[in-house]
Amino acid sequence: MATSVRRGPYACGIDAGIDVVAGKWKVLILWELQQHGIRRFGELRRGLPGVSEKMLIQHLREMEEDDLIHREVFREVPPRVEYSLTEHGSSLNEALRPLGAWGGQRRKRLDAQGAGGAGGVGPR
Amino acid sequence: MATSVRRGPYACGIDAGIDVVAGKWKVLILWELQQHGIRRFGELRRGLPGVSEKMLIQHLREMEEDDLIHREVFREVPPRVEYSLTEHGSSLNEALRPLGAWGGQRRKRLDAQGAGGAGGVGPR
DNA sequence: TTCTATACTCACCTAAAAGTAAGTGCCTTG
DNA sequence: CAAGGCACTTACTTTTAGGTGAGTATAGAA
Repeated sequence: MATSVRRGPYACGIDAGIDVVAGKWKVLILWELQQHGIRRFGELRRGLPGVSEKMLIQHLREMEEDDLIHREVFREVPPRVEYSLTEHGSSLNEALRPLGAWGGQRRKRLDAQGAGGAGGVGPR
Repeated sequence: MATSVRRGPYACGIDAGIDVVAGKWKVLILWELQQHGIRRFGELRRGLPGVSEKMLIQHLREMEEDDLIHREVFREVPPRVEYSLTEHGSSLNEALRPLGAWGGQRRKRLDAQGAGGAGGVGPR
């Protein structure tokens, strides 16, 4: 049960794509690794304000299993573990770009609405 | 609390994009509407095997609020309600395409692995 | 008259995701 | 010698998403 497929049978590709990034912090992890190339566990934790160690490691393990990220352990003391994107992780990031752009547009729309619109929410 | 923003503050665009399609059936609804242009509630329900009426309508309402879909009510008996994509819904669908393609590749990889690999899971 | 279909709404329940907090082994720093 | 940082692990609780099944008004079909 440890190895292999996990999740779906999928109805279609989008399904499979979304499934792999479902998880509160996964796209942020992807982004963080894309930006920095290589990050240690503690760096990731500090780079994702609000994430708990449990969730971070859980997501990292799932992403490793999905072959999105690479995990390299250095047998030193204090321990050092470095995470980086695999080829698939990198291409996933590329594939997410249009969605990110769309989301950016949406954010702008919402901001404009919130700022000039029927007051109430205020900008954040 | 009824109207306006819902969800986030978002860390970035991808966040906002994913948030809007988070929900078990949302991309499938998007897809169904893209394929057919216009669909009635019951047609959608039948087109999405396994969806419950509650979830379907809940997702439809959220997507309407997010301005992804348009809802048109015909005051007839029996009631008729037609759903279609808005411009934003349509562009979202476009933005999801690369992710869908990526997911398709992944599916193929998993299938190949499952079929030829170190036996155990078998094809689904 | 009863049954079916339409597009829902409502109350309740389960299961999965996420959060909290404590503990682990080991070495460096003060 | 105590404290702290590293990368985790474990047990437990809370929150949220999703599922189930019933009820609603109306009209046409059987």
